[in-house]
Amino acid sequence: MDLFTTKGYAATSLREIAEALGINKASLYYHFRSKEDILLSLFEDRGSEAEELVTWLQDQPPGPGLLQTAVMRWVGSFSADKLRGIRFLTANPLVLRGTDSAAGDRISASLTQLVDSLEPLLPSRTGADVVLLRMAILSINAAVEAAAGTDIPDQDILDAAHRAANRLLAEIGRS
Amino acid sequence: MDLFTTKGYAATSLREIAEALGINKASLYYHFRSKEDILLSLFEDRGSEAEELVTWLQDQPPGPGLLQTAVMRWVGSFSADKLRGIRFLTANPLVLRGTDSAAGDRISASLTQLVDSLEPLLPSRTGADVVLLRMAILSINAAVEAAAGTDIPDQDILDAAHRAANRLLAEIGRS
DNA sequence: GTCTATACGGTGATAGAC
DNA sequence: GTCTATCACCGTATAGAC
Repeated sequence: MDLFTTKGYAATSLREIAEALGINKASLYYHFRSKEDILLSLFEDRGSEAEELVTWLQDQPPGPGLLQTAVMRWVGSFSADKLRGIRFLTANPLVLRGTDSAAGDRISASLTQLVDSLEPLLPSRTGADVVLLRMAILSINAAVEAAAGTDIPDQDILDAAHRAANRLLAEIGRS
Repeated sequence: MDLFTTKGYAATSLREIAEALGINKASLYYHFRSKEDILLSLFEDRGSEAEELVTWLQDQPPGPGLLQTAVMRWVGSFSADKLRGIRFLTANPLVLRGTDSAAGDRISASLTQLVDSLEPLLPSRTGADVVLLRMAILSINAAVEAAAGTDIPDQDILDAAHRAANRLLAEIGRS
């Protein structure tokens, strides 16, 4: 994942991966069936958080503060150890869409489903408000990208993402 | 640029580019010396806005509102026709760093210089505040990414970015 | 300016010995 | 499980005719 994040998935060859592991290139094919299989194995157990939030959301009574609660619950579900996955995704934004494999679609689909569940809760639903909502949801990604290249600690990045999400939510509907 | 944005730079072959242009693959080498040359030609005249803002900034008298003014000036300098470049950059975040060519470095370097000029204006300068500042500067990018896959008009995306930048600036120092 | 033809290297992937 | 050897393929890039 480190190689995919720093060099990009397409630009990382199996030779480099094998080299980093100290084994031969052909030995990779004993553990994985293809290069894409290596990629998907890194995200096997991911994508469940969004689905859980969606089901949680369906059990909640609709109210004025539900949107804020749900988004902050989502943003708050990220801990420092999950930033590695975020960093990979921001470095390879197109790669999951190109897999057309089950695991690849699951992550993007679950996030789409989350957005679809939250958009109806918007008071106004203008174009800009929809963007602001999505920005709030993706504030973790934006914070990671903003801090790329610096040596800012992960906890500060998470703090900034939380505060940004709060502010963006407060801006919704104020056009 | 459309091909590089939708498929990714590395995943786009010269054959596809030639096909889209209706010419032969080899004919490309009459107009460009290499694939990287095609990429850099798309950004020949870019990167100057950030430099202009930095020089403008140096002539301004320091004051409490200078940070906000400068960031909003930066965010406001983006019009709808510049979003194509932003979309390319968000789809290919690693590609400019890998060129080690003059034009490639110039864009990222100018943005780094902008950040370096603005950070000293921060009141507190904690880790989270630095991230928030950088998020405000990159709010255009974040808005474009948030709206990816939707049919939201460019003007709404720009509106959301402006409002987001304002909110993020207001959050700085409030830890 | 555009074409055909080709060189050359690296890629993902396979076969089979150990 | 790991290796050597090899494969077909596709990538960028070049040579040279028209």
